[in-house]
Amino acid sequence: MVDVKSVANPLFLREEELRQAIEMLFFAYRDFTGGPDGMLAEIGLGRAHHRVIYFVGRNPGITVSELLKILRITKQSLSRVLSHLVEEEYITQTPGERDRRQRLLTLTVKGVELERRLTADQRERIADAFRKAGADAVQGFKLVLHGIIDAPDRDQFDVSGGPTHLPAARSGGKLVGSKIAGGKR
Amino acid sequence: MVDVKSVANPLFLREEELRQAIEMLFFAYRDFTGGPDGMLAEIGLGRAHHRVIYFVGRNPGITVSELLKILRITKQSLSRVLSHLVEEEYITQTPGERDRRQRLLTLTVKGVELERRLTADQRERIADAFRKAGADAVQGFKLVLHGIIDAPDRDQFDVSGGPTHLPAARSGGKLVGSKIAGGKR
DNA sequence: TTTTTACGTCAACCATGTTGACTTACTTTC
DNA sequence: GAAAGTAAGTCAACATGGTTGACGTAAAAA
Repeated sequence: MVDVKSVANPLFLREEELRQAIEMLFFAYRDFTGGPDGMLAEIGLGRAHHRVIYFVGRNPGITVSELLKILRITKQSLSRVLSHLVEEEYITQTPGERDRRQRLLTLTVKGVELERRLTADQRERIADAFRKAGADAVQGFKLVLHGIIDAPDRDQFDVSGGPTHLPAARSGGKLVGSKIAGGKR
Repeated sequence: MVDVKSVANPLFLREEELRQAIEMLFFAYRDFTGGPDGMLAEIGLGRAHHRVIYFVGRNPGITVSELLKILRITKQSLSRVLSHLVEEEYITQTPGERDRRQRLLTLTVKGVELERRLTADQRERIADAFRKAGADAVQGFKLVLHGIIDAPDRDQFDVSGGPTHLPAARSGGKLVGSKIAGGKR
């Protein structure tokens, strides 16, 4: 009974380690979304609104169908949330120039303000965790998360290890936060 | 326009890096839950059932109130899901021995079977990511996730870096996957 | 004996996801 | 120029899983 640790079956170790990861992911995500959820509730919005505001803020001028692909929900589902955000003037819709069927989505000043407040909470949490864990750990964190994400979407993330580089991701006014731009799905 | 990278404002770099982390967490969680969701749908269960089955499997004999604290939902919410799982014989309830008001929850054989199938999918995804990323990255991943989790819950996770040790976490038949055992909340 | 605790239940409501059918406007293709 | 395809929206019905509030029962603790 004493030597369990040293004699332990490596398969069991692995199982234990994987379960630990599963649980950490669960708790981390729960706490990660907890902050914004509170703020949103105060102004009568929900997590779904947050997601829309986030990705529109990240990709100004994004089309509805691009947004749908990122969120992986139906247009009817998005519609409820989006039209509310438009009514409340967090988001504006402008017809596409090249294709006038499109409604390009952009945050209003009010929308940017809210986005900033919501994301600040999450950024702070992540920044604290990064600071405590150190640069190497951050790199490992990204590498593992990268591997967890399904192939089509993970490619958008630079995980090469060097300092994060910038406008590459934004070049040509194309999408960030989604690999839709130029890629078939 | 050329030197943007090297002259870049470190605050902007930081912002970019943090947003990347936010998005990776979003996508990783989405894909991480996608597999089980599919299986569950086939047998008329949802993600909420999965969470209950997972934590009961992880903590055989857990009480209802302990489970509530892990899940952070109301008892009415849990009730719907839990009573369904009891009816369908995934979970059994037995009165506590020391305190007969308690209903101790345990997976049935059928429940264990389902839990195994659901978790296998997630374990595989994580294991693949771990394998691709390497041991150091795994350690960094855990360290950062640890920092993201709120103080009360994060303590249950051993993130010290050595090989995962085992029955410490299970000693005395107390809780795993929650720090409730013996701690005031 | 009284109070507190663990658990359960009924009822109403809300947020957010789904499917399916249909419309409108615009672009693309033959 | 007509036909087909695409972007977006709409209406309706439904499912899941969260919430609050009120109330009940049995057992433990004070």
